[in-house]
Amino acid sequence: MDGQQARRRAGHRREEILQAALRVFAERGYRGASLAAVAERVGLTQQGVLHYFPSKERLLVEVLRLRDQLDRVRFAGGELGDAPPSRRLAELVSYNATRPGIVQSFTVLAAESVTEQHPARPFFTQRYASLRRELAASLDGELAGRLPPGLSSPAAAALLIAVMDGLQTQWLLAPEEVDMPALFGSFLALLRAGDPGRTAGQAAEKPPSTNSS
Amino acid sequence: MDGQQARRRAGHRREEILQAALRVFAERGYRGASLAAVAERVGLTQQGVLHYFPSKERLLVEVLRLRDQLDRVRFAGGELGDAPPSRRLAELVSYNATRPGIVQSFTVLAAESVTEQHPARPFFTQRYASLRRELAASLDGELAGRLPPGLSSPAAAALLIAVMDGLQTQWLLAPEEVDMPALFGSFLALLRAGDPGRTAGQAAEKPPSTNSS
DNA sequence: ATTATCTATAGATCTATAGATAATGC
DNA sequence: ATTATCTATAGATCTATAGATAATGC
Repeated sequence: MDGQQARRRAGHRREEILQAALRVFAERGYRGASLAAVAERVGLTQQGVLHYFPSKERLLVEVLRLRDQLDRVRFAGGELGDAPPSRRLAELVSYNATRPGIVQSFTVLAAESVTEQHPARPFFTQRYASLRRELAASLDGELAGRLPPGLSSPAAAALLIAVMDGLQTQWLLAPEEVDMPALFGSFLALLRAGDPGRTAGQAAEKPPSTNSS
Repeated sequence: MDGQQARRRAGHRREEILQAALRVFAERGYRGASLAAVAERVGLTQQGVLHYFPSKERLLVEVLRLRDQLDRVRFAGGELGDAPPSRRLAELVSYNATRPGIVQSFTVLAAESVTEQHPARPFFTQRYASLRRELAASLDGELAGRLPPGLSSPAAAALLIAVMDGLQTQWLLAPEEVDMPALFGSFLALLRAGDPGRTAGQAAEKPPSTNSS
């Protein structure tokens, strides 16, 4: 055994494996990924990986749990912790535009999870449900009564999440053509358009219309 | 050989296989699907399927081409052929809400296509690019100059597609909770909000401008 | 002849289990 | 003792090729 590896703490090894697995799942999807590919990234054999996680399925579930937790922490905390949710979402989208790997992992796994008997299905079902609920509640706080007429906060929440997800797919396939943060910003502007006290003249200030072919 | 099958025309057999393949890809993704599963649905062996399509990859490509063509025909023609594009899109979303299998196939395959060396990647890259282009042009015709201030037609097109895709994922995971057609309708309403009635350009307040500043 | 299918099979993988071996911690 | 890894291997698959056989169309 090589001394450098021997010195590593068990927790560190697990974390290494989780990170490698996230990358491999992002690149090939869950079903297209192999434990051997994960093992290779951390310099182990496939059986070495199974020493830390009893099955491929469990590895996936733990990867998702970890990432989701890290993302929630990031979204909730930070210097923007007290900013309005729409502001924090915009910040998150901008941040995501700098890390295509992470974005790809969620895009690929979320869509794959709708297939039959996919081990991530319960995770994503619950995740979307709670995201909608929490975001709707946040919007009630931020924009109480100032959403566009006829648009409830749960509807706005579902649309916000849909726009984020949908833009990610387009952006992953054509990053040069699709300006994800600008487009998301345009959508946020639409949500505020019904607000009487909002800054209307400002809307044309910086045309965020940065998409095209 | 069984007489019923013998009577079938070759073109019919191919079409049967394409339809079965679409369903199998929807249920398991491309990488998770097997030719044997496709074959079983049409009462052939796996090698029988390969008689009609030289490889799994080619089968996928032809499935996508067929579906896309059928959908374009449906979107362009029909009794709504001359209705404004936003109206036709709303109609398409309502129709989609009645056929989860088709929706699932595109959701799963589009997301999977962003992974490495996926055979559907060129297809989806081009498809999104031309959808954005064509939809933007349609919007120019329908809403020329009446889009919300600051929102270009290419941006509106990208957002429309994003909303459709994003809602599909949420709907597939929670069809009872997510009213896809209603939510899409709400979004269309937002796009028309900047119209004749409500002119933008009143007072100015604090610009929480999340998109650029 | 050509077309539609089948059986046989090569050659890759893949997950997971069993059990050996070396290192670490009491 | 326990932990970290490895080798060996069972048991499933999976795609694709080769070649046989029967039916169909000239």
